[in-house]
Amino acid sequence: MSVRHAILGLLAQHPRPGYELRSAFSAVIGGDENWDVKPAQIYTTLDRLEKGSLIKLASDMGEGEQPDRRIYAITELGNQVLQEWFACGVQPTHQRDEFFVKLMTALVSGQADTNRIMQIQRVTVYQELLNTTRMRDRYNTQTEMAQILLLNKAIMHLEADLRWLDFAEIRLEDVKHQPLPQPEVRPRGRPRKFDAQ
Amino acid sequence: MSVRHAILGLLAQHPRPGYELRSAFSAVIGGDENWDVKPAQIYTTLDRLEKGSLIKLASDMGEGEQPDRRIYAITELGNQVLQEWFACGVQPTHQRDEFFVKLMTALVSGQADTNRIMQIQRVTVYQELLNTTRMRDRYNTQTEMAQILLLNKAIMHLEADLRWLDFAEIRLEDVKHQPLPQPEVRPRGRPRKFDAQ
DNA sequence: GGTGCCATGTAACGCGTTACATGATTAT
DNA sequence: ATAATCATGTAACGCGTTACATGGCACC
Repeated sequence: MSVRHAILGLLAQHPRPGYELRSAFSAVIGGDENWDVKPAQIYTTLDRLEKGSLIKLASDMGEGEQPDRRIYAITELGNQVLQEWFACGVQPTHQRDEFFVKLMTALVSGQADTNRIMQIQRVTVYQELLNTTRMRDRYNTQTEMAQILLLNKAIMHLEADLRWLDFAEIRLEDVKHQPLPQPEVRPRGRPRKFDAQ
Repeated sequence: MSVRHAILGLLAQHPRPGYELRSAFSAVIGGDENWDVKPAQIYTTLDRLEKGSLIKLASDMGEGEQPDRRIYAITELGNQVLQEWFACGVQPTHQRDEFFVKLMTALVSGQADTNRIMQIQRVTVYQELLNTTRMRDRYNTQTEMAQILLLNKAIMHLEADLRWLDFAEIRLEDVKHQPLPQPEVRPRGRPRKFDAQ
């Protein structure tokens, strides 16, 4: 969702070949470690962008460039799309929370101890919080603030996860004592007008 | 990533057809509105699970069931995988933060005003926070605690986003004054042993 | 010349989405 | 009979991943 537009932005600077896009993305956004972009994603995304006429092959490769590198440039349409991206906010995606699904699935299936699951998750999140904090503290405030920003965002979300685990642990008993919602199962065909049960 | 295992959990209760899986998932996890699972995802996931022998078609459809509904049941292997899922923690995925990418892309491409982007995002997040809070407060503490748990998690993350925006706004000036990391561009072929620049 | 290493891809898959097809059953 | 409406799918695509292929160039 974001690589697509990042590529447009980098090509808006100047035309580049695929590999340079990869390293530029890493340099600007990932810092080489905590966010790596696979080459395959770059190339497939380039293909899709080209198919949509957001970018095009720049055949005007300057003095003695290798002809086997495909150098891409942004098009007018691509610039337009890029500007639209900048102009609108990123909708916070009520993200698929895998842990919540696991918790609920354990509850309804009765196949696992929810308290144990909570405990395991707490340890996992706490460990990740430690790792991320350590990683952040290795960066240089004077020259790598971008990386610090990114890691701080991750840290704040991990802290939120921990606080939520506390909250959920208290309320989980309530959930257990509530009736399980029964899935509404409807017969085939057009539904009856009057819901005579 | 999570639908797959949720289906296993639901089939561990008892065999079901695809549509019932969909409604059961919504009833247990989504509450009909804030997380809807598309039918297509259920069916394609069922196909993949069957190909992996985690589930199988239950041909023993009881008294007078329609024969055109494919009723699935979990296999021994499926149960094993489900238990493994329960036993390990969900690794918090240093998730692809689209807003961070947008911010950095705007910086390096010089095509947009970062302060404006920050402001737009703040409004977007704040709006979403209001919506989610209102939605949470419509649920009944006594009978729908699961939904409240889910929405509270979203709320806590949105609050973290807002706090991060405050933090980032202060430090963004630092980032602007730091040198842009230049993407390392390497020539083709085997790298030179001594980095004579 | 041969080997190793890397730039530059291609192929195939998993997960999720939207759009569309089919058939059963009830309302009119 | 015809239309409406839902259950139950199929097809195709976008994004991301891992695994593998190819060919240029430095090194021995």
